Amino acid sequence: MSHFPNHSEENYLKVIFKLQQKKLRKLNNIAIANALDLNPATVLEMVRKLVKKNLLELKEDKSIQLTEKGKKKALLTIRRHRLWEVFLVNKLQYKWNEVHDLAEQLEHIEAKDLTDRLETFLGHPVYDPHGDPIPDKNGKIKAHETIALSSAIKGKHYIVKSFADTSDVFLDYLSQQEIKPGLKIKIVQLHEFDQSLEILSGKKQFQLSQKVALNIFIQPL
Amino acid sequence: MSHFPNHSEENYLKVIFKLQQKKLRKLNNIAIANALDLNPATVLEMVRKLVKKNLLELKEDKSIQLTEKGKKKALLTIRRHRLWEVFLVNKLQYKWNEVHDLAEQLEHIEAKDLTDRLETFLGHPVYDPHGDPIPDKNGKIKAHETIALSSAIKGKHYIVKSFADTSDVFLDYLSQQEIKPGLKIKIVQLHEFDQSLEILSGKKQFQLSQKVALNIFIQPL
DNA sequence: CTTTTTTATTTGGTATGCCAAATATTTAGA
DNA sequence: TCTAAATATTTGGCATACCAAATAAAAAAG
Ligand SMILES: [Mn+2]
Ligand SMILES: [Mn+2]
Ligand SMILES: [Mn+2]
Ligand SMILES: [Mn+2]
Repeated sequence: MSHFPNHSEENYLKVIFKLQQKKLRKLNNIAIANALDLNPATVLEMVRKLVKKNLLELKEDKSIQLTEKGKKKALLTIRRHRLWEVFLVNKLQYKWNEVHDLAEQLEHIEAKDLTDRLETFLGHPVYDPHGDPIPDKNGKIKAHETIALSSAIKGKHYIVKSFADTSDVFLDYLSQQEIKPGLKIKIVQLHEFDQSLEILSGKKQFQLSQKVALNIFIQPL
Repeated sequence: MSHFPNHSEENYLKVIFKLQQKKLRKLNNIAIANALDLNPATVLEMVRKLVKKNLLELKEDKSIQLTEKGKKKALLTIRRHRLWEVFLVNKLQYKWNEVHDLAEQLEHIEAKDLTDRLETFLGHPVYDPHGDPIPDKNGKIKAHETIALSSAIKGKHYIVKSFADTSDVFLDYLSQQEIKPGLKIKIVQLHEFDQSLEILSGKKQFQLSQKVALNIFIQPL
């Protein structure tokens, strides 16, 4: 008997929540399999199990959806993940681009009260170190009014809020470029040819590819 | 592929370490099976695997022993367990008798640096909330010079240091009686008939059975 | 030393979560 | 509409970590 039924299940729910957010027309097994790096046959089995547990449902067009119960569970896992990330950065002095994998482990630890105590200890943070909002204890999350940097307007000023891609490679890249939540930027130039942008932050000017710009969320200043 | 090879293995090593400490003549499968609440056949399989991994060895008389490598691994797991317990009590305000099960989960989380950062954050604690010494980052543990309360002498003063039994039932009992590490006591009376003791702490006097006294470690004051 | 009891070991099974390959089935392109 | 490509499903397997029951071996008791 594997001791951790939570673990796998919670990872599926979380990834399905994140894929749903992206409003793909139809969420299928293959998308989930890619996101979790699993075989579609494996995903099919688990989806069936989660449907039986009333955490997922299949719509008329056979796309996969979270039920209310499933959505709540996903959000509570995301809550744990983000609170642990705050802990790791604010208390243990990890860098914001180092904490994701560790939080992937910590998020599955279950104990009465743990998450709420952690939240209190951390001083009820609203955002995690990557700029993402932390769901409250009921699983309510603040919708976050940001736009992609790729749709920014030349000459305007913005503040970096968060990021679409949470992979190590991307976060390491951002860290190298010293791009992080809270950074104030000005759009200097838009290059139509490759959709790259030139950006000014303080005295430092740099160029970002379209691919990068699509994964950075900003707000007008 | 189960994601957590650590988990089970570390639990075996830890329990074997603790059983070894008790210097039973010969550590066998059944003792381990009882301690972990598993079937002896299961234990046998795992012991073989751990022998193959050079974490355990079988002595001439077939008793089970940790190798140096296994002992170190056990001690590092105990280190993580006890540091997390300190965190839960000192930072998250759990009571000292509530944290063991949670620490059982947290102790298996592996990440470069996590334990040492946690230790630094907690201010390099030497004892956990139950009075047990915390091994250092090399797995060195301070031998802790205590005696069992059951061998205390009438009229003398002692300080409660730690406990042999770490079960919830026992810790809950201690908590109800307000017995915890650091408590100063005087032995008022020893009852020869049932080996129970009468004890004075401040103005409060109470009686403890032999079974309880065997599980409380003290030092002379 | 023989019998009984305890301990160790073997054997055949279970559940979870995973995979690859074969075979539907669906969807979309021509 | 027909067909090719994409997707879903089935099937048979694997690894880990468990168990129960049968048998073998060792230890203790008499
Ligand atoms: Mn993260
Ligand atoms: Mn994050
Ligand atoms: Mn403990
Ligand atoms: Mn402890």
